[in-house]
This record gives sequence, structure tokens and C-alpha cells, in this order.
Amino acid sequence: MTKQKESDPKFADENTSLIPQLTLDCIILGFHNNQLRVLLLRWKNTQEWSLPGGPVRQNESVNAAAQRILKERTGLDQIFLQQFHVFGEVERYNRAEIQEKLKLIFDPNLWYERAVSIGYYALVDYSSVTPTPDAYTDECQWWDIQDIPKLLFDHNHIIQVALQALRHQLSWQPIGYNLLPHEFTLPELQKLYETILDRKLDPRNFQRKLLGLGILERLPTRRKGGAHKSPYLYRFDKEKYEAGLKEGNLFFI
Amino acid sequence: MTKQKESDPKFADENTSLIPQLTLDCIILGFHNNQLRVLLLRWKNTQEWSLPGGPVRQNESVNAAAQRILKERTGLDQIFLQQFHVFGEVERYNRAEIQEKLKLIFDPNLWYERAVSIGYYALVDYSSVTPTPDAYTDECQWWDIQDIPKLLFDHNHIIQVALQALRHQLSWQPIGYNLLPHEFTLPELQKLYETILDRKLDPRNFQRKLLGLGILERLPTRRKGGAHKSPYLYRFDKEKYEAGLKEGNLFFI
DNA sequence: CCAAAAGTGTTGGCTATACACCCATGC
DNA sequence: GCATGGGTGTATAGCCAACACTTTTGG
Repeated sequence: MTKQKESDPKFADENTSLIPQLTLDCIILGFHNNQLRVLLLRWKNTQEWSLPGGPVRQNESVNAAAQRILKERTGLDQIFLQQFHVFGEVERYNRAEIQEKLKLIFDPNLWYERAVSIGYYALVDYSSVTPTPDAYTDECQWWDIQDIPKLLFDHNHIIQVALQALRHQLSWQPIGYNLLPHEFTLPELQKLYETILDRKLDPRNFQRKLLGLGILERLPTRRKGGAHKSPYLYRFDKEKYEAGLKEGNLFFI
Repeated sequence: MTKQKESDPKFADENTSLIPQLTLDCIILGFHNNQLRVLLLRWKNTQEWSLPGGPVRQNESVNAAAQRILKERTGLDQIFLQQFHVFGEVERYNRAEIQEKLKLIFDPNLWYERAVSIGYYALVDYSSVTPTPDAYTDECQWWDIQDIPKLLFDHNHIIQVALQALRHQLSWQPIGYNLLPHEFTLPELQKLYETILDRKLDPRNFQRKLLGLGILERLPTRRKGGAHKSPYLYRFDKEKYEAGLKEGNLFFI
């Protein structure tokens, strides 16, 4: 029940033969204008949106497949990627409904009756992404996490599960390191945390806590431009941050 | 590269047709004599051990497949089961080595070149398990987690990843609820935590912490038998424990 | 000069940790 | 009676949460 075009025998060769009935779905998250945003695809000749994803090839690992999909949709390599859940229900969506919504492009022979999907979320620097649609879609675009429309398949559900996993990881993974540009201000980092956690944080406590981890480096420059006091710029000190992660003594918020 | 006997066409029907190249591996954990133990299977006519596992049928969810395997190997229903990782490398083990080790029973036609495996761990009450081998194995037996032999496939690695996931969940999931009998003593619970975390805990602090959660109920009886003061018996107060879990304010150790 | 946002310290309560002795039981 | 393990309290330090005012900047 998920696209399998490349597994059609006429497409099969060593490079493109696929593991049947196994797919990936990728929740690609960025942060822009103090909003968490997710990359969605619009299917050809429809107004139907879904998550990026795709099959796993016979000659690549599941993680490599996720990296490949990410690279294709964003142009980025070396993305922070996290497997978070396997969606293995027998009926993950209503086949008739999908057939109706995708009637212009739906060929029953190219769809599995059932597919198991491995969910990954990816954290990327919004500003360095070049959103790119795939062979089935016309458009690839960022959506604010609050404004996501009704998606195809069980993709709204998958996003909810991804956000839960992200919140959970927020306390022991350096989310900000992956979602922000190299240089950022503490108010920006705080907004990111507030957005993911969906609650306000106290700026004094936040700064004390984050700076206390010893993984942030204050730069000599400040960010100019707002009609207000200019904030300091920071960057993650990669070595200290990785050392802290290894010892497992980084606890955020 | 994993058994697929049931997917051989002559076995296929609606009940047994399988999702190809997708398997489960189950780390079934129990606690006995102050030791964490894991259930392993010995392959027919060999001295080779591996984890219980198997394929997913076309008409069952992945979680249901895990429950089914658990039921078959332990006799238990309604087990605490947790998906923890997908093992999706292309070469998860050395095919020649497996062929040699299982030469008496290895039929290349019945094995996939490659399979992706979903790892589950299960926490069970040791004393209520009836270990039962499957069609490929002669013996099903508990092994102390410290004494596990070299296993087939990548199963030693899978166990290590499962234990990491378990340690991580220990801080926000009520592990003891699933691994101990209904009635247990606080020293037993403490030993369980010490075993999983692999460090000593202070008994005074442990008791204050656990009893402070308000999810344990002290029974009027004590456990007799040791050459020493008889300890109190406790049981989990299921309602309070589930209420606490929902509110997310249970933090263990 | 005003509006908007950034930067900064102190306190009180709570939680985690460290630490040692007496008690009950079976042999 | 003795060896074994169980049960219990207190003191300290560190952490977290609550709280408001001053500074800088652009317009």
C-alpha cells in the first residue's frame, strides 16, 4: 500500500531492487521565525500532502536509505537522524480513501497491500536546506508544525509520535546543535526549547543552565538589527559538547 | 539470511504468508536469584544459541507478531514489550560462518540474503515462564546476562543495545512492575535496579525514593526463610502507578 | 524619548547524597 | 550467640524555581 515503482521487475537491477513492504518516513524538522517547521511533499496533480519517505534498497542499510532520502529532499549530507519508531499496523490507512485522493496517479499494481514503515526524524539547519520534490510529487515545502494540514496515510499520527520522541530526547540530546545555524543567540536557543516543549522558560534560569554546561562559546560579536539591545552570539564548542555527551552528563532543561 | 521456511510457497496461505526480509528479535528478560536473565534458544543438533524471534505475518501487526512470539516461547500473554531499535545493516553477520555452524540444518533456499530485524525487549516474571523451543531449536533456556555465550548472527550486539535502552527507560518506566512477581521485598527491588544499572545503591535513599513515589503498598505479611530479619512484602498499587505514569511524574533513581 | 527585547543575582525550598547503628531470624 | 541481612534518620550540599529591574538599540 505504498509506492513500489522501483520494485516493479522492469526497474529492478542491483542498484534499485528494493526490500519489499518496508518503507521509511522522514520527519525533517527545521526552525525558522521562532517556529518549528516540517518538510512536506505535495503529490503530483493533487492538493494532497505527505511526509518524505521511500523504500530501502537491497544493497543499502536502513540508515543509509534514510540519509539518501534526506539528501535528496534537502541537499544536505551528514544530517542528525534518529530512528524513533516502527509503524507496523496491518491497516495504517484506508486504501479506498488513498485511491480516491490519488486517483490521477494511483496504479494499484505499483502499491503494496501493506507496508511497515520505519520512522526517522531529522534535525536540520533551516537556512541551508533546498527543498526538492521527488518523482511522485510536485512540490516540497516547509510547514509550521501548528498548521499542518490533513496528510495522506497515517502521517499526521507519525508526526505526533516523532514530536513526543523529540521532546523526550530534548533532555539528554543537544537538539539545538542540529537545528540552529552555527552562530545563534541565547534568546533564539530559548525560543527553540520553548517551541519544542510548548511552554515558557525563565530566561535567567535558562541562561544559567545552558551556560553552566560549558559547551557554549560566546563570540565577540553581537547580532545587530533589532530595535533593542543587541544579543550576544554563541556557538557550540563541538569538542566539549561531544565529550559531555560521552560522559552522559549533559542534561538540558 | 534469516529463516523463512513458512514463506516457502508450499507453506503459504492466508494465515502464514509472511512479510519478506523482515524479522523480529526478542530479548526476553527475567530476574532470578538477583540476576538478570535472558531467554535463549539452542538450534537443533548444534550447540549454537540465539535469541527468540521470527517473521511477521501478512495479517498481523508487528507488535502482534512480537506478542505471538513471546507467547510461544514463554506461555505468557499481555507481556510488557518495548520496541527499541531496528537493525538494518546490509551485512548483519557472516553468511559463511552461519552456514558452517548450522550445516546440519541450513538450507540456503530457505534463507534470505538479507533481513531487517526489529528489536523488542520484554520484561517478564521469571517464575511464571515456561521456556519452550520453536521448530528450529531443541532447547529454550534462561542464561545469566553475564554468562551469555557467543551467539549466532548479531545477537550479542542486539542484547547490548537492548540493555542500553532498558537502562535508559529505567529512569521513567516502572521496570520492577514487570520483572518481579506481584509480591516482592524492597531489597529484591533494589537488587534489580542495581543489576540493571550495574552499580550499588544506598538502601536508605532507595527506600525513601521508591516509597516516596506512593505507588508501593506494604503488605501485612513479611517474607520468612532467611537467617536474618524478615523483610516486608510490597506490591505495586496499579492504579496509583498508572496515574503517576500518565502524569509523567514518576522518576526512578 | 519611547518601545522592544536582552542581560543579569538572590533567595528559599526541595532533592540527592553521604553516612552507621540496631534489630530480627535461623542455625 | 553469632552471622547474615533488613530496617531506619539526619545533616549537608547542590540544584531548581521563582522573582524585577536596568541596559541597549532603532525609530
